[in-house]
Amino acid sequence: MTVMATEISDLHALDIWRRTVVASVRRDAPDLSAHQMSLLLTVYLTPAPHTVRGLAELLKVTKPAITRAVDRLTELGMIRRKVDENDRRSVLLQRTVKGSVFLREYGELIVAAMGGDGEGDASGLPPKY
Amino acid sequence: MTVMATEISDLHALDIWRRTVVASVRRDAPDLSAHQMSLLLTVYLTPAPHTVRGLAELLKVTKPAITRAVDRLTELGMIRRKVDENDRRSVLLQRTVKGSVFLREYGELIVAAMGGDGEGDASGLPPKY
DNA sequence: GCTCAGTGTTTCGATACTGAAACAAAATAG
DNA sequence: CTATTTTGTTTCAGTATCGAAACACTGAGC
Repeated sequence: MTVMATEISDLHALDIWRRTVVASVRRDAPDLSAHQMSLLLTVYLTPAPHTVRGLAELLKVTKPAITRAVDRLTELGMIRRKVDENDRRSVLLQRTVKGSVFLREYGELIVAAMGGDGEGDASGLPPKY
Repeated sequence: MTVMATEISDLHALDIWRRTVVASVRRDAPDLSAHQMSLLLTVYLTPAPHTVRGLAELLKVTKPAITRAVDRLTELGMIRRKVDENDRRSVLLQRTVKGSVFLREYGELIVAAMGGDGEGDASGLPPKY
């Protein structure tokens, strides 16, 4: 019983994920990799400051990988570099308006995928998240 | 009121997304792009048959892009090609054990990100968003 | 047989990403 | 004031991906 409920929940969660990602791709949103997306979300949703080294440790990837992800996200205008004035070796990663808009819309896609059709819930019950 | 509730929900959804993607990256899972992930999820969670042309239309991308995503996912063992015997021009995309395992684990990551700490706020860290 | 349309793949030229190692710049130690 | 350490970037060789166009193959019409 518990197992079955868990499996249903897993599939349900995956299907929400599918609807969100498919909607994002169809919208012609930038084709971000998991690495890039995890970096972007971390910068926007966890407390500053965010340094290259800190992110490399958090995500368990190499520093050059972070540098390149930041390069790409900077090109897309979704993130910004700023030298730390207290320690000019460090680079702080900051949010931008464009990145905020992108993530806000992404969040809306997720919420739409949770509440939208495709799921049983035609009755209008609260969208559980 | 409705607007505020929606925004909180958006951020909450995004944070679940963040925890899931970060956990996946830290696990050293394949760094799939949004295109690849949408293709994989569609094959596994929507009714067969799945053809290159059908997926290209669904995702609004070109056919070569689908071919290459299938190439990559085939290398990873997460998907399989099979010629349609009824119309040998078509290639049907099928699931594999490895892909099933990967997506099952991914679903578990999502569920863990929904129920895990950070949300229930048992830790006492400030919600800050 | 002989075309013509549909499906998926390959080629082409260009850009992006990887880890390891070397690198430059800034802070710290002595 | 010279080492040493720390931080982030760049180089290197190799691989991955992209869109557009050309390609091969199958099926259908005649």
